[in-house]
Amino acid sequence: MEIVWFKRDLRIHDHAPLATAAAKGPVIPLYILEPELWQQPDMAGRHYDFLAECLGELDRDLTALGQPLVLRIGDAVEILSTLCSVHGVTTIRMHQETWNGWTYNRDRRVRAWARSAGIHIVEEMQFGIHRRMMSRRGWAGKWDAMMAAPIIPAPRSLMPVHVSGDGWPDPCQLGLAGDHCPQRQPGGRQAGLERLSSFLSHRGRAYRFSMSSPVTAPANCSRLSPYLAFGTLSMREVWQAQTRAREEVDQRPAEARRGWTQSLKSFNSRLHWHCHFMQKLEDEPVAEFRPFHPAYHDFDKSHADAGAWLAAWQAGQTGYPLVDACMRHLDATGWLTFRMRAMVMSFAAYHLWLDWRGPALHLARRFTDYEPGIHYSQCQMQSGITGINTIRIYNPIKQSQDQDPDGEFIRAWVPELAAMPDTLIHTPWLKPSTAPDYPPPLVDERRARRAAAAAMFAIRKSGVHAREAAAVVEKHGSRGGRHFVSDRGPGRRISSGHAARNQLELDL
DNA sequence: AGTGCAGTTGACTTT
DNA sequence: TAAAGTCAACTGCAC
Repeated sequence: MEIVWFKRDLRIHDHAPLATAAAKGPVIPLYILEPELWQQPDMAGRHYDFLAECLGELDRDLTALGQPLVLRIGDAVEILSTLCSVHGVTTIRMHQETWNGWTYNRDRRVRAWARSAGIHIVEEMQFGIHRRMMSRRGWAGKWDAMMAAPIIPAPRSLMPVHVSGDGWPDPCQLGLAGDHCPQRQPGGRQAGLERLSSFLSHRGRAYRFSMSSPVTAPANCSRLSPYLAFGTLSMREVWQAQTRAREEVDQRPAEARRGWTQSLKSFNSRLHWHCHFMQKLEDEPVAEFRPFHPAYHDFDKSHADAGAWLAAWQAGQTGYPLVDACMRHLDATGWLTFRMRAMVMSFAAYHLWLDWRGPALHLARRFTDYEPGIHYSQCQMQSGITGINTIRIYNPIKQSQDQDPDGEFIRAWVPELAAMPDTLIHTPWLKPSTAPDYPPPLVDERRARRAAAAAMFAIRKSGVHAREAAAVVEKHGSRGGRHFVSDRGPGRRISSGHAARNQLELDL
């Protein structure tokens, strides 16, 4: 008898550990609900609720095979050692996990225990993430091969093992505060499959040019991120579905192809980047807590207003309509499109001059699709502390005019501004009497951005910065850039200048 | 028909 | 995956 430990791979399809164990004999399909994990500052009730839905469906799928999911609550080492001794298990199978610092340390404890107890642990790759990798050279090719490998079918049946499980606890027993997210995406595999299918059959056509605006993104983006984060869909099955769709699109006459070619290419590049960023955290787990670049390890941004401004930003009360609309939309839906995530993080890090960790943790708790490898790389990048990329300070007024020209998204999420005329919707402070309930801006956009830019570029000019950047690039920079497709329109393609080319190739 | 000029565009630099 | 600033070339138009 073997244990298959489900972590962030909550599916029976394309699941190598389950398939291998089932082929050998009886299996204990185990999920360990770890109370200590749920007390970490990046965890929230919406993750828990989504997880519960995923586990419910996984349990139904496993039950249909003959053996329900065994849920246990407690410390992983204690639970695994008890199960191993009571049921004579000597092999535990699982997927490799590249997640937060807490799970990283838990896995080290589990491995140490397994070594001392003579238990065999077998971990399989699932995102093309390599352990103990010394250089990125050759990474993309191996990733392609991994994604092109055949899907592993679900086992036909499982032998019943009669192992008892614990009941599903109420989130407050784990110390989780209620987290009402009324428009959260539903968890599970079925919901993910539906989105995959509708994206590749019709929603994806406009993806390339409508992914950035918060008005069009919710419908035209794939919305697969939470299903990939919890593993109810495998990256490989999404990649292969996307490849099939591209092959089919290529056969169409020009008119029926319109939009699809570029959109699917763009989507593919994002699947690639998903894993690229996860690999970064695998290579440098401390990046969750500390800037990639040493010049920022002791970067002190503290100021008298920081606490109040962080609270205002979190609450969607900054006085910048698009920023506030995004923060409130995020509270209610658990999702924001990529460009808006970048904008709200940039606004917190530059205009409000907040240390990156506070905003990063808040966003981690709000994103249903929170994936640490992507999250911390992105938060660091948008805060300008990776040392590799240029400083990118988004202008919340310009983004508002560009991405929500009619104020449609703003009016939907900031009702205080619903009656604001079009001419003032992006800059309501110019006539505050029109919206008495809406706060004045926390900072002056132009002044705050200029101060932040001056401070950031002063650090970049220092000697420490230049010396260390090369080492960060060698370890983390992506090579070739062939997978990158910009989300910007064709008329504004990135120039072929030297700096821009480096930007593509070295993007963190 | 050439000139002056305001406004635009694009490449490049700076923050 | 930013935005603003600079500068030179270009455009359309009035004279």
